Amino acid sequence: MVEFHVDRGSGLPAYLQLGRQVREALRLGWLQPGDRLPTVRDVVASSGVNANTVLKAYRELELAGLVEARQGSGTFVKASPGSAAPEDFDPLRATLADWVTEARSAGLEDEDIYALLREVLSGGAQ
Amino acid sequence: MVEFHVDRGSGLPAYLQLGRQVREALRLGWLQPGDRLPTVRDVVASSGVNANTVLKAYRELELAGLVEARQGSGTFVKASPGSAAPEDFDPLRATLADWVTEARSAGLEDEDIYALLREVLSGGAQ
DNA sequence: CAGATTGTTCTACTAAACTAAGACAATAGA
DNA sequence: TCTATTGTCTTAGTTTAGTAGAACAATCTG
Repeated sequence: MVEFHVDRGSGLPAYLQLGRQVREALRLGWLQPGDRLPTVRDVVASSGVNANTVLKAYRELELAGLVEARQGSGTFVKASPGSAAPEDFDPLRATLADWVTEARSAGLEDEDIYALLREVLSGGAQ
Repeated sequence: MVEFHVDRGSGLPAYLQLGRQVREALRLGWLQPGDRLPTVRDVVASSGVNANTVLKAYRELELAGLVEARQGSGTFVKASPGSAAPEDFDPLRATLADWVTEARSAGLEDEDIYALLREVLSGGAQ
């Protein structure tokens, strides 16, 4: 079961935060085809956002072909973005964890780490 | 000189995108204390956003103590967030670049990589 | 079938983000 | 001093995000 966490005041619209969390859970294999997402009312109760906001997030995921809403029964995972299998992540995750440890002991904060990754992914200094 | 790039339709408010880009440039050492940010009118011309939006971004940076606005002269970097020196990044950047190469050859997309990093930074599976 | 659960729709409203265009004020440089 | 540049403010408007509460429709369960 996925637990949503909406950070009001982060500036990012709530429906985008929800969508991103689902996509991320899909990529990491926490959610797999066939799994059921929390009901709209569950999310409302646990995160405090409005039902229409949750619905908007789910509708965008459905439009992207990632989930399927079945009235009366729930919203279910239909497919997963990304082609890599989550099992392939394990060795990479271990290496990355080591690197993070090293970076942190060098004094880097999380924001530094994100900035560095974004720099590397976008192809170095630009 | 920093070049701003505002992505309309990403959902993230323009003023937040601008602020994030400045903060990131500061962390990576692309901007250092004393440097001048692009003028409000420059940003308006290059990014297409409204002057008030740019002003809002700059004002938040000033409120955070990162920059200083001097009327008639420009907006200047005052301090840098983060404690690590940008030179300390170099060896870490190299290691990270290697890891990214490996991850990509394993079939991971950029979104997979971001998700994996966020997972590791937040302390493993949650 | 009956009742609960689920997604869905509707209307009305508030607040925030953003645009538009103009004017003002302090500074730097010729 | 004069002029261009720069940050700043004002007013007015549009669009989007989000809230609120109620109702409807399909599905599952007993």
